[in-house]
Amino acid sequence: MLSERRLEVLRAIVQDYVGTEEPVGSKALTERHRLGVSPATVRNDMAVLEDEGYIAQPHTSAGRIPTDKGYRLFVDKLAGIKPMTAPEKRAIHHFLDGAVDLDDVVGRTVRLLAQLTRQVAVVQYPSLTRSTVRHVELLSLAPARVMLVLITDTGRVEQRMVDCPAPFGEASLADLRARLNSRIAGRRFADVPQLVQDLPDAFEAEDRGTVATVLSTLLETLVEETEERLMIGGTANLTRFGHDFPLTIRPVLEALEEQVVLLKLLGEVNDSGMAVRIGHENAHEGLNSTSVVSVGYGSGGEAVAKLGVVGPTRMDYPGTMGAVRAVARYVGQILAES
Amino acid sequence: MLSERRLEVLRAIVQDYVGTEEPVGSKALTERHRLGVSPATVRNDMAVLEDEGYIAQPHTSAGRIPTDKGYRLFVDKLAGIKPMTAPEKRAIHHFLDGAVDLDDVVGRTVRLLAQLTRQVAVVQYPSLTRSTVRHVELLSLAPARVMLVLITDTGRVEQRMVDCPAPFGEASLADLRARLNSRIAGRRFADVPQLVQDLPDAFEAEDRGTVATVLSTLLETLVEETEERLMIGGTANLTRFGHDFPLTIRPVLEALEEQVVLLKLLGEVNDSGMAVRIGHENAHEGLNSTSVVSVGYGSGGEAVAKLGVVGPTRMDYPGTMGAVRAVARYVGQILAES
DNA sequence: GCCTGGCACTCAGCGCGCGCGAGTGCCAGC
DNA sequence: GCTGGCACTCGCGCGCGCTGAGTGCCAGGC
Repeated sequence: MLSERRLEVLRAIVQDYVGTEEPVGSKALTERHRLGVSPATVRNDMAVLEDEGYIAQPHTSAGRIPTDKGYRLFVDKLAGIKPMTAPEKRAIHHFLDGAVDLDDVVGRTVRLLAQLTRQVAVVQYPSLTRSTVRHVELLSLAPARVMLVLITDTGRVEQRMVDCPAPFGEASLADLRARLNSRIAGRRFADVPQLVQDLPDAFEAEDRGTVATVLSTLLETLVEETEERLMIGGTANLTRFGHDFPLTIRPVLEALEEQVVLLKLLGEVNDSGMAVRIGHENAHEGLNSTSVVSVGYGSGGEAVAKLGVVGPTRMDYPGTMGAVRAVARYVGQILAES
Repeated sequence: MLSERRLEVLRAIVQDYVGTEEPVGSKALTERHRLGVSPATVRNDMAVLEDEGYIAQPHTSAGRIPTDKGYRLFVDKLAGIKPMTAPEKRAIHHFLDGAVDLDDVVGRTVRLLAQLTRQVAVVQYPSLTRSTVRHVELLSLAPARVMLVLITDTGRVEQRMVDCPAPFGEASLADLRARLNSRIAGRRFADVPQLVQDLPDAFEAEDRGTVATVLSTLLETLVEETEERLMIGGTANLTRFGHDFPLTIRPVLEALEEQVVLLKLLGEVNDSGMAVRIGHENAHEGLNSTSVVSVGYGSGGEAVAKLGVVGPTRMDYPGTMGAVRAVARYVGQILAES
C-alpha cells in the first residue's frame, strides 16, 4: 500500500501533467505543490510509483507522466467529481431550455457537452426498449394499407406502413386501436410482445391475418429501432489531443464513425453510476490512447440512454465528470417535463 | 490565350502533383509525359504559366504546384469527368440497394461517397420545399388534441401535436382530413399555403378556430422543416489532407460541424449541373485550402437535395466528379422507386 | 529509519554548418 | 522557336556539440 504522501505525489503529478501536457519533474513538483518535502524525497517516491506502474518516463532524464494505471488510481481514490459552479449550471439550463423537440434536445446536448469539456461528445438517443409506450395510432391510408404510429414517453415517434393481407374495415381498425392502447399504453417496450400475444384471438377469422400482420410490424419496429441512434459533436476538439496526433487522431475518427463501436463504448456503463474507461481499458484499439467518461440519463429515476465524452487520457477527470453528470441530470429533467 | 502545348503542360503538372503530392519539375515532366519537347522548353512554358498565375513555386529552386486558378482551368477546360467503370457501378448499386428507409439511404450514400472518393462526404436530406405531399393524416389523441402526420414523396415523415382551442369531433376531423388531402396531395410543398388558405370557410363557425390552428401548424412544419438536415462521413479521410495538417484540419472540422456552413457550401450548386469550388472560391475561410464537388440529386428530373464531397484542392477532380455524379444518379433512382 | 543536500551522469532538443542535388533562368546556337 | 549547356539558388538531411532539466545514488543529519 502506498503511503499518504506518495498518493499525494501521484495526485500532484496527474494534476500538473494534465495542466501542462509535459512530463513533470521532482523539482517542479515541490515548487508548485506544498508537499513539505525536498525534491530528493519526491524522487524516491517517484521511483517507487514507477516501480508500481503508476507513472513512467518517456525517456531517461525526463520527468514522469502518469500511466493508465496511475490515472485509474487518481480517478478512483484521489479525485472527486468537481461540481459545476452556479454560473456554469445556469449556462447549461439556458442552453438546453430552448429545445423544441427530441432531435433538438439531443443536438443541443451534444454541442453543450463538447463545449463544456472541450472534448468529443457522444449522446445516445433515448432507447426504445427501456421507454414506455405513450400511444399507438393506426390509420388506414387505403383499404388494405395501414399506417402504424408509435409515440414514446420520451417524445420519440416512429411510423411504419403495413400492407395488409386483406381489406380491413374502419370498425375493426378502431377496435384494434382501442384494444392495443388499453393493453400497452404506459407499459415498457420490453413487455409489449407478451401483452399482445393473444390479441388476434379476439377478432373475427377474416381479420386475424391483418391483425397479426400489424402486430408483427409493431414488434419489428421495437426490435429494429432498438438499434440505437446517436449523435456526436466537437470533433474539432480532436486537434487538441496531442502533438503527435496524425497517428492518434486517425483511429479515433474512424472509431467515431462506427456507431457500433460507440454504442459499445457507452454500453459499458453500468446503469446507475458514472463510468470512466481509461486508455487500454477501452476494448477498441483505436481508442487506446483516449478515455471515455459516460453516464446514463433518463426521464424518470431510470436511465433510458447514455451520454459521454471521449478525450485524451490526459484529461481533467474531475471537471469532465462534473460536466457530464450535470448535463445528464438536466437532460433527464427536460425529458421528464416534455 | 495559352498555346495548346502550354495547356498540355499545365494538365501534366496537375496530374503529376495530384499523384505525387510533390512539386513537379521540368525534367520529371518530360520524362513522364510524351510532350515531344525538351525540359528547357517546358521551363519556358512554366515561366509563362507562372506569370499568368496558374502555377507557383513553393520556394525558388523547387518544382511548381498548381494554384487555385490553375486547378480552375484544369477542371473547366482540360479534364472531363471520368465515368465509373462497370465494376464500380455494380459496387454502387450493390451498396445502395439494401437500404430500408430514408435514413438508411442517406447513411449508405454518405459512407459510399466517402469510400469511393476517399474524402469527406456530405449528403443533404431531400428537402421538404421541393418535395410533394404524398399524404396528410390527422388523428385525435384526446378531445382537443390532434396529431398531424405529413408524408412526402421521398418517404420522409413529419409529425406534430396540435392543441386545439376547442374540442373537435371525429366527423369534423374526417372532413378536414379528406378536404386537406384532396387539395394538397401530390402538390409541391411550396404551393400548399395558397391551396389551404380558404379552407376554414368550409367549416362551421365553432370548428373554424381549430381548423385554423391545425393549418397553421401544418404551415409551420413546412417552414421549420425546410431547415434542412444533412449527414457527413469519412472525416477520417481528413488525415490524408496533407503533411502540415494540424493547421489545415482544425478549421475544416469546425466548418463541418456547422450545418449552416455546409448547407451554404452545397447551396452554391446551380440546380442542374455539377459544381466544383476550388480553394479560395469557397466563401468560408476554414475551407480555403479545400475543394468542394457537389451536385443536385432528385427522385424525378428535378433536384430535391444536394450531395458532394470536401477534399484537398489537390484532389483527383475527374475521378471525384465521376463518383459524385454516379452516386447522385443512382440515389435519385432509388428515391424515385421507393 | 526517513529525509536532505550534493554530485555525477544521461540524454532529448536545439542550433549550426555543410554538402548534395533537384530545379531554375539565361544564353548562344541551330 | 526549340535546344543543350551552364552557372546559380536553396531546401533538405546529416552530423556535431552544447545546454539544461531531470535522474539515481550516496553520505550525513534529525
